Parts: sequence; C-alpha cells; structure tokens
Amino acid sequence: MPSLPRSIAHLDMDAFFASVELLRYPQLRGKAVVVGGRRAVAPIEGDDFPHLRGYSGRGVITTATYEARALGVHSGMGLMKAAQLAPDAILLPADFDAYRHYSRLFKAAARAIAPQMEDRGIDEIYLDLSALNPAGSHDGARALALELQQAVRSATGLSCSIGIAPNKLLAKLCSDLDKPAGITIVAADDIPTRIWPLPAKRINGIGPKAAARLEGLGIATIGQLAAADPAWLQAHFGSRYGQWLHDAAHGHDSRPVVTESEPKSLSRETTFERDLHPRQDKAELSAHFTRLCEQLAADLARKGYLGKTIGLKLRFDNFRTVTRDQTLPAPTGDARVIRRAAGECARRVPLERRIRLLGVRASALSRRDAQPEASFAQPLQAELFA
DNA sequence: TCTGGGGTCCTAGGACCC
DNA sequence: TCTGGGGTCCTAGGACCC
Repeated sequence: MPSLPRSIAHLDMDAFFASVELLRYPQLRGKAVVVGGRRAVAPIEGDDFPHLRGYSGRGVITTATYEARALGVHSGMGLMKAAQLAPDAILLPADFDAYRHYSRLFKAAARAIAPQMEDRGIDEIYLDLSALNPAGSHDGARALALELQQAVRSATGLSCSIGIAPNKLLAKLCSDLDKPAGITIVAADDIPTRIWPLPAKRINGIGPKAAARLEGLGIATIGQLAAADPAWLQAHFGSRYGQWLHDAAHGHDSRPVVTESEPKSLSRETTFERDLHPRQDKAELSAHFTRLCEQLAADLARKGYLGKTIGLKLRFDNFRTVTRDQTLPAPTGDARVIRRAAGECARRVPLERRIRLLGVRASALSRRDAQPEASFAQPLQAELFA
C-alpha cells in the first residue's frame, strides 16, 4: 500500500529583524530601514534616527525592509555600498536579544498548533502537518496556514509567509513565492507549471557557485535542470551532488522534519575594525584571541558542552581564509586550555599578511554531564604544567 | 568602499589498525 | 619484482544556509 503524501510547511518570518525594530519604532513603518552595522549607535531620541549616509566602517546589512529592498539594497550587502544606493535609509543596530525573544514567541505559537517542528534558525521553521491534514487537501492546508499566521501575529505582532508542499524542499521554495504574508500551496502535480519556470538558484542548496556553473552549461531554470540527463549532471558535479540536483529539480525530497538535534560545533569570531599586523599589532591580536577563547568557554559552559577538537580560523587582508584544528587527549571547556590549543594551531600558519578576522571553534562536542570524572581533572592538570 | 557571525555538510588525503 | 582492503579518526578547505 503506497504511503500518503506528506504535508510539510515552511514558515518564514517577513524581514524579521527589521520587522521587530518596527514594533519598537512604529513611526518608521513605510520607510526604508536597514538593520546592520557593528558599532553601537547613540541612543535614539524622538525622530532623530541615524541614516545610512555617513556610515563608515565594516559591516553588512543583516535585514532590509521591503521599502529598502526596492532601493536595491539587500542582506549581505556591505553598508558602505548600501549607503551609496540608499543614503536616506535609516540604519538601526542589530539587537539579537530582542530577535531571540520574538523568535521564541513565534516558535511557541506555531508549535502549539503543529508540534512536529524543526528549528531552522532564528526566523524560520519547518512543520510536519501530515497528521493535522490527513487527507492532504488543499483547503485543509490553507486553513492550517491561516491559523498559523494568525497565531504568529497574535503572539508577536509580526507577519510570516508560509509554503505548504509534500516535502521540505518544495515547502521552502513555496514560502518565498508570495512574500510578505503570503500562503503558497503546491502539490506534486503542480511542479511542471509552478516550479519548473523558476531559476535554478531558487533551490535551497544551489548557491552562487553551482548556479554559475549551471548557467555556464546552459541551465538557468529548474525545468531545464529537470530535463538534464542525470549521468551528465553527475559527470559535471560529482555523483552525489549530481544525483541530488536531478532529484531536487523533480521535486523529490524525503528528508524528515527533525524535531530535536544536538550542536556539532560552537564558535566565536570577530572581524577587526582594521586589519591587524601579526607582529606590529601582536598585543592587540593576543587580547582579541584571549577574549574569543573566554567567550567560547562561556558558551560551552552555558550550553553544557565540552569540546575535544579546538580550531583556529584566520582571514587575511586578501580575504583568503585558513583553518587549523587540534584534537586534545580529552574534551575541555577551559578557556586556558582552549587558548593554548588554538595558539598551537596558530603556530602552524605562516603569518605573512595582515589579519582581518580571527575565530576560535570547539567541535567533537560531548555533554558536560556525560563526562567521566577524569575529564574534569584534565584542565587543572594542564594548568599545573602551563 | 568590498565582503558579519554563527552554523552544517561534503570531499579528500593520510595515519593507523586489523 | 611488491604494494589487499576495510574502517575510523584527523585535518583542511569549500559550498552553502540563516
């Protein structure tokens, strides 16, 4: 007996960070507003908001309102470039504590309706609606989507867009088709008419590199990708990715909605205001390095993990990135042990250019409460021999 | 005037073991 | 005058995503 098609929703908050800021500053509604930047700006009084014009320094746009997007700016764009395109747009600093708060609220509201929820970051989730819409009807799906949107709005005052489809890949594609505040429902039969005309890069998993290579091979749309010979795709993109491209273009995706997961790594990194010289700015670099290790240790402690592998990440002034890893004899959460291991990693990198970014990472994580006694002794012993 | 910070997954080679 | 072969761990880089 064939199994019934699933009913999977992807719920995506509309311009999330910027929309949270508009709750705080409703007088900015309808204006071009961007969230981003690195420096704390002066407290905002009355209608005296900072503008993109005159911004100097590093940083990118994290989120732009739809009015700002109409001026050509978008998330990921450097603020200096954005200031050229939209000098009068209002620039607000990111307030991640506030966004996390509203993230918890909208997820709780959605989960109250559809408990099978997969967290996909601060502003989006997947929901498995199969049990709530057993017949898989279009009307049933729409009723659930409306209920979810209303619940999210009641809990947060924010709008979201929802895609509902037989799998995560298509649901994600759909949630983006009618933003903001849209509902898009697609069944397998609709794929040729609604999905195939879309650009291939709209598929989650086809990024800038793959899209450019596909374009170079004469493939611009999902339909053209679907029509390509799978063996030919595999010859160009490798057996695994080539097969995946073929499956994705045909709307095939059997990944389950995963309701629980453990982190694989934790990291902290920072891009400096100016590129630092490995020797001339040694003291400044060292201070940043130590602080990152302390922050990482605090993150590990707060979340209850230890890391057995410590990694270093450097980005040079030419944007080349190198990483080095070191696996310890035993897992650690100690800032000094992390600092020493990452320092060992640094000694394996030739430092011939100024450094733009420094990062520290812990991976091969284990739960703190699952550690044998000896693992806790390790940092103390290491300290004795420091 | 380039390009943040936090992640996941994949590939591929070498070490090492049986 | 040969150099199997599978499994696992470790490391480095890169694509991609939010």
